[in-house]
Amino acid sequence: MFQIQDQSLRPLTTAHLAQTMSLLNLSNTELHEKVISELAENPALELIEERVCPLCNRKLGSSVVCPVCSRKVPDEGPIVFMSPRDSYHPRTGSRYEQEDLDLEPTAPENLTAHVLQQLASDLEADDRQLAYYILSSLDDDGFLADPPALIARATRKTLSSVNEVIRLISRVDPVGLAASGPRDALLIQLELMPPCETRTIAESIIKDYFKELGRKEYEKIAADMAVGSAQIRRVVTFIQDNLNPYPARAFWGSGRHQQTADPNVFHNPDVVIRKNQNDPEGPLTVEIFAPISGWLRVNPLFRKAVTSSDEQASEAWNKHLEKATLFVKCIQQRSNTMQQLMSTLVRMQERFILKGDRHLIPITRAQIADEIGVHESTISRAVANKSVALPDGRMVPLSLFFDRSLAIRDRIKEIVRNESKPLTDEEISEELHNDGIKVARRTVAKYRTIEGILPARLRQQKQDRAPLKA
DNA sequence: CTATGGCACGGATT
DNA sequence: AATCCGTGCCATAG
Repeated sequence: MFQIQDQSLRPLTTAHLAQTMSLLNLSNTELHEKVISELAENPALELIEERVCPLCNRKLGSSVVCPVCSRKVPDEGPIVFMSPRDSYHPRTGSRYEQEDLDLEPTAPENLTAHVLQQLASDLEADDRQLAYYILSSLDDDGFLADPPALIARATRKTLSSVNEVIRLISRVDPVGLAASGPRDALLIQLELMPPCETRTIAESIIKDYFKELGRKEYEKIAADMAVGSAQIRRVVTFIQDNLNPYPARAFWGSGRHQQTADPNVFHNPDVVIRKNQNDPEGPLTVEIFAPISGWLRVNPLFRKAVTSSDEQASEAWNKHLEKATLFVKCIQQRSNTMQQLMSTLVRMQERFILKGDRHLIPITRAQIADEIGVHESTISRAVANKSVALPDGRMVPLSLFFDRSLAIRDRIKEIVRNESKPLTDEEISEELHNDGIKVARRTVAKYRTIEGILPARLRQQKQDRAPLKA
């Protein structure tokens, strides 16, 4: 099984340190570009799909001893394995076996692979093919380009089995994929949520007032549905924050923390955390995405050429060689740090990941740094600009794991949700004190605004029970 | 007069 | 050193 050679990891030079730092800061999307450009301009760098035994030419995998001819493979220098799906067990750190799916890491293919992987256990072999056909026929937004009947004819399957597969696809990770349009996608996403008042209202709005929703005609919706306009606004905010009309463009959008980022830009996650497919109660699977798949290493031929050529010519080449070596080491270091970081983080915040915002334990980057024995700025950089897809489908910034107030804000949301009459900030503060959470009134106000909850006076009475719909 | 939001300060975090 | 966060004080809206 592949492992990183620890001795090569410690930063040896200031250059190494500096580059490691700058690489850590990058999200995998950014790193992808970096790697590509580095490969382009440095002839000493090489990306290969498979390592091959130099003696018997058989595939080596990650082993250092050839499984066929049992010869020890000569030391290749720094080499790092990069896979778009680099999953490992957060407790032991040991890696899960990679499935032999072998799909290119380009965006649409990745999505297909991602979905197929989740469906693997639910599908028969030929349904699997059908799923593949459907997935590849989707348009750019991930919606069905052709009506199911057409697909059924093209694949010579029954209409009902086509519909069934579509249903399955739309309910796994990017929820709402393969829907017939944005509206359908939203409805499917809602369907997977626990039933509650908000959900019911949201459903009515999307079903019957989709046009008005797009035009932001909230007053009209409120009047038509005979629901308070404040409530409508709240539900609309909820929809915007938690649902994604274009699931293929990302996993779920999380509007809440996007005030700083451009809300129209969804990026791919750097890390995906999901429950174990076969055993939902089992350990979480953590996948740290690497930008490219394959083995990144210093080209051995190039190395040989440099040492055997004359001094004059090799001067420039040596430089390339050094840079390449450095680069590979830095990438190694980066992935090692990320792995350690996620491992500790997932272990500490397991309850948060599984049970929701309220169980987030406030931790600081410094604590983590201490735990895994690196400088705190390293953690800062590793956390910055990264996003994580959670098992419940939300996509959140990695920094959320260090949010000190998330759990409290979640409590406030619940208190407000369950209040029988609008509570003032003061009262909410007292309520929280009963639970042993001590926060000043002023702070409650701040959290309230962050969560988009209106002040007590503008909050109208909860009219529980069905939000009628004729 | 009460509930809130703005401003600013100090301590913690990065 | 720069930034973020919780809080207190004060002005203001209702």
